[in-house]
Amino acid sequence: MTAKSLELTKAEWIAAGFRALCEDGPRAVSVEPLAKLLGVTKGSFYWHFKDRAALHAGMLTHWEKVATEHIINDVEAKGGTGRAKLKRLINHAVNAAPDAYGGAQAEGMLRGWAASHTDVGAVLARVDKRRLTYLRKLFEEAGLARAQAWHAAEVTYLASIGAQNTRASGGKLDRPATWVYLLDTLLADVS
Amino acid sequence: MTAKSLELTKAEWIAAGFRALCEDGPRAVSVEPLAKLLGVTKGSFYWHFKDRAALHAGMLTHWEKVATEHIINDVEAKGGTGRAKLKRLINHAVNAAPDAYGGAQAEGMLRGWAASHTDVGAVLARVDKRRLTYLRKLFEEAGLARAQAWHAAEVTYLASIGAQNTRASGGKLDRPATWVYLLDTLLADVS
DNA sequence: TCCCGTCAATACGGATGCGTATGGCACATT
DNA sequence: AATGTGCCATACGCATCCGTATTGACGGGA
Repeated sequence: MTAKSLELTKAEWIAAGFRALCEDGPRAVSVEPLAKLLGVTKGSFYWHFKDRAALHAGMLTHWEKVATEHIINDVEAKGGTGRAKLKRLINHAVNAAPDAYGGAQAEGMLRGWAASHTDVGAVLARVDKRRLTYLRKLFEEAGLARAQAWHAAEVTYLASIGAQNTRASGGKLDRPATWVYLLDTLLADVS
Repeated sequence: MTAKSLELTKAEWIAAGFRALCEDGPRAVSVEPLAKLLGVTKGSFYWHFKDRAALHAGMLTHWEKVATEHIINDVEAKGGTGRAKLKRLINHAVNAAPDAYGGAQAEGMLRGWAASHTDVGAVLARVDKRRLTYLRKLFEEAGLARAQAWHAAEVTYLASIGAQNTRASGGKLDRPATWVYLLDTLLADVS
C-alpha cells in the first residue's frame, strides 16, 4: 500500500497548509514553518512534494474540488423549492465551519493571494463562474425572469463574498436577519 | 522647512508601500524591495522610519483617513436626493481609480492582511463602521424605515466589498447594471 | 570658512527560508 | 541475514531580509 500512505500524508500537508493560510496568510504557507507546525523537518516535505509550488498547486486543486461540488451537492440533495435551496445555500456559504480545507476563512485569503499569483486567480475565476451560474439557476427556479435572476445572483454572490471577507478580517458585519431581508426583497415580485 | 520635506518623502515611501501592496501583497511591503523600487537603498528608509512596523502604521493611518472622509465629503458636496447620493457613492466605491493610496485594490489586500495583523483589522473595523453608518443614513434619506435602511446598507456594503475583492483577484464579476438593479430593488417601496 | 543638520550609500551581523545531498531508521521481502 | 524501500533527520550552500553602525555628500547659517 505504498500509494495509500503517500496520499494520506500529502493530504495532511495540504490541510496544514490551509490552517497556516487561514491564520497568517499566504506567507505562512512555507516549508519550514509548516514542518514546525507538524512536528517534523523539511526532510519530510521534500519527500512528498517536489517544490513549494507543488504544495500550492495541490492546495488549489483540492480547494477547487471541495469549494463547489460539495456545497452544491449538499444543497441539491435535500431538494425543496428554489427559495428553500437559496436559504440553505446562503447559510452554507456564510456560516461554513472551518474544516480541513479552511472553509470561508481560506477563501478570503485565497482572494488576497490571487493578486500576486495568477494561477490562484484562475482557480477563483472558475469557481466564481460555476457558483454564479448555479445561483442564477436557483433564482430562476424561484420564479425570477432571466435578467432579474442574473442580477439577483450577482448581488447575492458579491454580498456573500463580502461577508466572508469581513469575517476573515476579524469583523462580523452581517446579521442573519439581513440575509432573510435580502432574499425577501429580491424575490418580492414572485412571492 | 525640515518638517515639510520630511513629510514629503515619508509620503513617497507610503505611496510606494501601497503600490507594492497592490501588486504583490503584504509580503512585498518590506524595506529592501521598496528601496529598490524607489531607486535608493535601505539607508534612506531607516532615516525616515524607525521600523518596518512604522511604515505599516503610517500606511494604516493614511489609509484610514482617505478611505472615509474623502469619499464621504465628495458625495456630500454635490448634494442631491438620497438616491442620487447613493448612486454616486456606489460608483465611487466600486470604480475607485488606483491613486497614491491604492484605491480599491489596496482595500482587498488590507482585508487579507487583517487576518494576521490585529492592528490592520482594527482600522478596517473602524472604517467599516463609519461607512455602514453613513450608508444607513443615506438609505434613510432615500425614504427607507430604520430597520430596512440598516438591512439595505449592510447588503449594499457587503456587495461592494465583494466587488472590490473579486477585482483584486483579477476578475470582474459585477456589471454596472447590477448596481442599478440593486438600488431599484432596495428602494422599490419608496419610489 | 567652518560647522551642523539632512539625507542617502555602504558595510556588517543575525535571522529565516529554499532546495539539495546525504545519512539513518523501521519494516517488508526474499 | 541481506537487501531494498518508504519516510524522516541532519547538514550544507545560497539567497533574502531586518536592523544597526558608520561614513559621506550636500547645503545653509554663524
